Amino acid sequence: MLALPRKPRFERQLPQERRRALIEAAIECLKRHGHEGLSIRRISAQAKVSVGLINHHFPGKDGLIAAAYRHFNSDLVGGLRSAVARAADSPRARIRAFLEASFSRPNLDQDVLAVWVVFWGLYRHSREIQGVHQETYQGYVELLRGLLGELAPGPGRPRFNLRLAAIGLAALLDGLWLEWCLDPGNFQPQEAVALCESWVDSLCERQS
Amino acid sequence: MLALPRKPRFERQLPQERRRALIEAAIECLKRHGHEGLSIRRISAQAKVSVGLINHHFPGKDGLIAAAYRHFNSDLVGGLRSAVARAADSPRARIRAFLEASFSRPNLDQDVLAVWVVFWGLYRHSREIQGVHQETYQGYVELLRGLLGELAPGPGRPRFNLRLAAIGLAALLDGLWLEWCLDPGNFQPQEAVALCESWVDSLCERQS
DNA sequence: GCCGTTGTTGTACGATCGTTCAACAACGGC
DNA sequence: GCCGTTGTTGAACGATCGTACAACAACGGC
Repeated sequence: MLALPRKPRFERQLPQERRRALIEAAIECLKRHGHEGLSIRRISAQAKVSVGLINHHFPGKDGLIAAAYRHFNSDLVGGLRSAVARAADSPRARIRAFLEASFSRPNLDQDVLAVWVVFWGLYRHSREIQGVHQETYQGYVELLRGLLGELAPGPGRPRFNLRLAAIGLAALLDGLWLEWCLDPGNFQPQEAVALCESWVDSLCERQS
Repeated sequence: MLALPRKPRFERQLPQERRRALIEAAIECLKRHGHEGLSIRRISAQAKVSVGLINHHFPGKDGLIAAAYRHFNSDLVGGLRSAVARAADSPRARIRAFLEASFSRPNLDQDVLAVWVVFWGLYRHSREIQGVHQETYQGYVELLRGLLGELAPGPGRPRFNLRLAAIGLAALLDGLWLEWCLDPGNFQPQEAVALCESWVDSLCERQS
C-alpha cells in the first residue's frame, strides 16, 4: 500500500490571518446581501470555513461585526490620510486631495455605502458598535479639522469658526456621498468635489 | 343560565384603519428595536393582534415594510410642505421655515434617523423599497428646488445653477441631520439652520 | 334571531438563525 | 515517528423566523 501524498483536508492558519480573512468575508457578504449577509453561515461559506470557526476566533457574531466595523473605518481614514500625504504641500492642494479621494474609488461605491448603512443601523442598539465608532470617527474629524485649520482667512476677514466649518464640510461631504450612492446618475463626482470646494472658498470670504 | 354581556374577544376594523395601525406598529418597532424590530411577531405584539393578521392585510412582510416606508416618507414631505405653507410669503422666510422644520421635532430625532437608516439598508436589495423611494423622493427634491427657484440672484450676478444648488443644499441638510442624530451633543439644531442659511446666502453672492 | 361575509385567531410547518461541543487533524518540537 | 497543542470541523440544540390555513366570531342585512 503506497502512502499517497494526500491533500490536507484543511489548512491551519495563524489566528491573526484567519481573523482578517473572516472580517473580509463578512464585509463581502455585507456588500452582496446587505443586512441578511450578516449571518454566521453566509460568512463561513464566503470564507470557506466551517460554521464553528467564527466562535473560535471571535467572542461571537457581534464581536466579528464590531471587528469588521473597525476594519472598515480604519481603511477609510487610512486611505484618506495617505491621499492627503501624497498631495502637494499647500493647504488647498491637501484639501483637494482629501475631497477627490472621498469622491472616487474605493470610497464612492454603492456597495460601500450599503455596508456603512447597515453598520449605522446597528449603532443605536449595540454598545460594541458605538465604542468602535467613538474610536475611529475621532480620527476622521481630526483629519478634516486639521486640513481646515491650515487655511488662512481672507484679508481683513475674521478667522472663521473652525468647529462649525468642519461640521458643515463633513455634513456636506457625507450628504453628497449619500446622494450619489443612492442615485449615481444625479450628478458627477467632479461636481461634488466642486461643491465642497466652493464651500471651502466661501469660508475665507464670509463671516460665520 | 344568564346571558352575561361578554366583552368581545376582538374588534373588527375597517381594512384601511387596521392597515394604518399595523404600519404605525411597524414603525414603532423599528424605533424600539432597530432592524430586529422588523419581525412579524414583534409587530403583531406591538399592534396587539395575532400573527396571522398581517398576511391578511398585506401581501407579506415585505409589503408591510414597503407600505411603512411610503407612510414615513410622505409624513416627512407633508410636514415640511405644511411648514412652508404656514410661513410668510417671502422666499427667504419659506426657506427658513423649511430648514427649521427639518431641524426640529419630529424630524430631528435619533429614533427617526434610526428608522431611516434601516430603510436605506433595505434599499439595495428590495425592488419594492426602490419603487417607493422613487415615488416619494421626487416630491422632496421638487419642494426644495421650488424654494430655491424663488430666490433672486444678487445684483449683477448670474443666476446660480439651480440643479447643483438644490443637490448641495439637500446634501448639507441630510449630512447635518445625520451628524446631529449620531451625536446630538456635537452642535445645536440652531447652528445647523445657520449653516444651511449661509449656504443659501452664498448662492446669491457667488458664481457657481 | 338567523345568516353570510370576512376580519381575526392561533396552531403548525419547514427553514434558518447563533451557539455549543466532542471529535478530528495539521503542524511544530523533540 | 511520536506527541501535545490547538486550529478546525460539523452535527446537534433550542429559539425564532415568515407563511399557510382551518376554525372562529363579530357585525351588518334582512
